[in-house]
Amino acid sequence: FSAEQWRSFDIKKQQDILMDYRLSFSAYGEVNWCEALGTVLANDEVVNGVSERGGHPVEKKKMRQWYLRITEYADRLLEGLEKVDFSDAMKEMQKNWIGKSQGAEMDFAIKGFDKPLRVYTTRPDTIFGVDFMVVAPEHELVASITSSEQKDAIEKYLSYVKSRSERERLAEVKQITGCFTGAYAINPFDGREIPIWIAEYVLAGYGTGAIMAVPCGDQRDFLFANHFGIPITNIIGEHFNGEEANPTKEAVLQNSGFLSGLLMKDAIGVAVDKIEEKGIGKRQVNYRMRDAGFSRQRYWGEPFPIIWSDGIAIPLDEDELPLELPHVDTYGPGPNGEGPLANLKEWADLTPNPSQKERGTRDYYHIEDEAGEDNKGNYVDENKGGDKKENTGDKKDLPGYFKSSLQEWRNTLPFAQENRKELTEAEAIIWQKIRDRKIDGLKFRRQHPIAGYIPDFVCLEKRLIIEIDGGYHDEEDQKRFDEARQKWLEENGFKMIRFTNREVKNNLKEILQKIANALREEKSQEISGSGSPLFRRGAGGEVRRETSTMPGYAGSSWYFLRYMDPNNDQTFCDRKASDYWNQVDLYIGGTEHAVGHLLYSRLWTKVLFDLGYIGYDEPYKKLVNQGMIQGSSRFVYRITPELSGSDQFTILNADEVIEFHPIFVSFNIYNEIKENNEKILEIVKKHNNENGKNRKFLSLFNEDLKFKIIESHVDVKYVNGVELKIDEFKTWRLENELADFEREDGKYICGVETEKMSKSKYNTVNPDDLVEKYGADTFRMYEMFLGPVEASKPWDTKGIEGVHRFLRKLWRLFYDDLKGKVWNEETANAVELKVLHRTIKKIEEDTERFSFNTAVSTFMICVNELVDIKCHKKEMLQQVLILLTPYAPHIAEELWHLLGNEGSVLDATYPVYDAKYLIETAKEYPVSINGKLRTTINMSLDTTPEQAEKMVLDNEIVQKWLEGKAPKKIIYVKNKMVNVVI
RNA sequence: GCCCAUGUGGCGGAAUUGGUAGACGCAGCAGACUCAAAAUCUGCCGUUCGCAAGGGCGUGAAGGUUCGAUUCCUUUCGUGGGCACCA
Repeated sequence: FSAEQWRSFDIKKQQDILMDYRLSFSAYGEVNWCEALGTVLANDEVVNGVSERGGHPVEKKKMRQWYLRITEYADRLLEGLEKVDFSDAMKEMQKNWIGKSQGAEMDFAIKGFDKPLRVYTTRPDTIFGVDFMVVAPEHELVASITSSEQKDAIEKYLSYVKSRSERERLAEVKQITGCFTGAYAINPFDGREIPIWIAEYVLAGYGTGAIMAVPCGDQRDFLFANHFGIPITNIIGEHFNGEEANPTKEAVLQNSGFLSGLLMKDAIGVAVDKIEEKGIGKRQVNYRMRDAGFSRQRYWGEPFPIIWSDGIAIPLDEDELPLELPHVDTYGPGPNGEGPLANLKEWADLTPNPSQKERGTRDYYHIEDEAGEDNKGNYVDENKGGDKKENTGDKKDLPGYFKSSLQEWRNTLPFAQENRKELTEAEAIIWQKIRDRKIDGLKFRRQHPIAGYIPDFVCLEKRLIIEIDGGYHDEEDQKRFDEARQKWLEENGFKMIRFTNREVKNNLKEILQKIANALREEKSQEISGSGSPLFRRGAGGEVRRETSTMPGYAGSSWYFLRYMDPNNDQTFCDRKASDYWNQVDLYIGGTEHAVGHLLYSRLWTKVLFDLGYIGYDEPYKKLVNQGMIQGSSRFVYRITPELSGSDQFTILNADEVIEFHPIFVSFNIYNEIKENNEKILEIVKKHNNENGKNRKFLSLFNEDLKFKIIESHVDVKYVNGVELKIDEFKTWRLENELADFEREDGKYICGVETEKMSKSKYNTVNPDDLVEKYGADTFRMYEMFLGPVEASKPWDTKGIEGVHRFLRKLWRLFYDDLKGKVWNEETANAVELKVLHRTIKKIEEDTERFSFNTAVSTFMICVNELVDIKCHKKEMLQQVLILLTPYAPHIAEELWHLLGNEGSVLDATYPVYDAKYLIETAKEYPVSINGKLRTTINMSLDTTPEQAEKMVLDNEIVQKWLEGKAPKKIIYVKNKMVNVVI
């Protein structure tokens, strides 16, 4: 459009256009609606058609949402991966998520139609192998191109597709379905007629929602062609075996017009050039990624600083910020899929009711005119005039039509509220059809007072009033009301449509059409002027706050910047501060954030960079993915009689319940007997003989009884390793109290399985218990000692004793249980300094490469050595303490003080590695013969190859292996090893 | 199906650049101390043949490169994770 046209658009239109370009924008979109959670979920929060949290069903629903236009950054997000230090897996996930593909869009003429069919393909080189077209069932052309013969079939298929929920589509085994439309596309290069089909395997949301199918090159197309008996054109000769498609790009094209004889991968460019030359298509890049949903219908989140005025989103002025999250009494969802904030009517609904204009300053009609109390049209105070209901008697059925004023509007409210309690049949019918924004997303209100007038239904946005003629007003009044009302409505730009009760009941469809038409005719009121949105808010129509809140990543995407300048009240972070601190050097986080948080914060950073607020466009320099700690579940195996109904009880009569006391069998016994009812019975009888608890029960059923063994989770806190702590276990649940246990070697052994840590699996570990028992330092170090940070592994506490022993051993270097203080002020000798500097070196290296498990082991070796050489020197020990501080801060700090140091160990100078303490003059060289280690020889480090050779050959063991022969070759690698080749 | 990891003792794991496989810890075994227990300490601890000395085998499997391979290459199997009617 031209500038002139732009100026002629009303504000609504201008704003709607701008919305298509905004980085954060609002649009109606199909969102993942989860009824159970009462909220919308982002794509990455939906897993296999159910909500990631809770696993509730999710359905597609059209709702107004806010989005971040992340697709606009797709390429830069992809390129940015080159310059960050992320794991390959992480990069791969982000690449997949962005899903960039290069291809071409091209138009196929449809026989007998003007409009072409536009397809997207990554393989334009296969254009001569196109045997059919497939369009998505939702494609806009489907209705128009379907031939009359195929109409029924297509309609049938469409209703089938519609009936299939997202969940079914995903859960069901892939099956080939589709339907021929009866229409044909024309291949622009050879004029072949190509049948056009619809099938659910083509998605409306990707590419153009239509594909050209090449069965010899695409397996899905191949299966489809086979299933429906569509003849297959072979354009790759022997590369296609007729059994399955071959997606190669290396074949030489045949049967392919001007492309024949070309290698497929070369033909791609040639084909696109030709397509562009013919003006029927162009190169096109597609992305799988969609824009990121940015609004949540939840409470906890930043509220949007947005006010909707007559359908236009207006941001709050800066001086109206921050908009703080208001207090709510309930966190339950609001009406119509809105969030909890929508329940706060006062907060959310800013519509001046009636607006200034609607309130007016003049009288329109005054019901009290008759009484002559005030015929000048001035304000009549209800209270002064006495109770209206009493004064006007029969007129109390005619609420409304007071003189306009805010005060009187308020007086009208109770009547409106009263009116809302009852619905006539006709009103009910209409209401069901227009409520909940069912028409064009527009909100209707019922019995909503405007000025002093209460219409049956009103759409404030479109200023449309619907009246259902109840005919209960007396005629004289009715006429006057109508006149006054009409006048008022005209002045205020309202339009009214009326229907009779009978019309509503008999011609509902027609009426709804009329309402829809009326809504569409009505232009939104132009909002005049600029200035504060608070001012503009009064301009008319519905004015509401946005009641959605922002998702977690609104904060998580950039909080690290705030950390750099947390007290700044002018901006989120001064540019000087962010320049100084620069990117996050190291981010330790899980892979579960790969396509969520980590992508969003990269986007956010790029936006801030583009706006010039920060000087870098990637937030994290290096990313380390810590592994997931899994839970180690324990199982017990309970023998239970197989009874109909209850497992544990059998009711004899109303008074007597005979209980079967459970018998638990140990893991290995369970494995032996689980399928063998006789053996189970043996165990049951054995326990019956021992304690007689089940005697009564057994006597009832004799030998016929069938048993089963139920495997169930047992809370890991009742288990020591794999051994059940029977006494404690008995206290867990009531029915366990009298249980018996079939043990092996006197112990009850539990089954073990590794699975996700979860309360329901009773395999969670509360770190508090371990911290209580061993201390935070032990816990911390044990976590590090478990293995590489990046590895996922089951949580198992069985090794924690070792770390605990290490810390106690460390303590004893300083204080002996019996002798008390043992550390001294002596000067360290060379041997001790060697131990220290070897440790400094190793700890530095290990910490640098995040190898915390080996660092812990280095500390253990160091302490073991210090114990061996009985070193208790403060000079040595405090250096070790400083090294240890990041690993075991509490004990380090405490010992640091006990050594008499002032201040915190955190402020101590970090030890500097000095290589001179580690200089060796000789080495015990490993000597291998033909690559196999046979012996070692101690040689000086400055030994020359010639000297080394001689020493090796003189060696007794080497001579034994040589058996008098001369070696073929001797390899001497200085400071490493010697290899003798025979 | 594609992509990325990964595979080493009874267990968690180590071996950083192709150079003594199994560091360190857990568990286990034997012993010391002790009335006893706890705590602590010492020794053993991949597998196999052997009284021993010493040897064979051994890093999922099969090949290859190399004086030498857990490490590099090829093929293959298993496990874990990610992606997917994406044209």
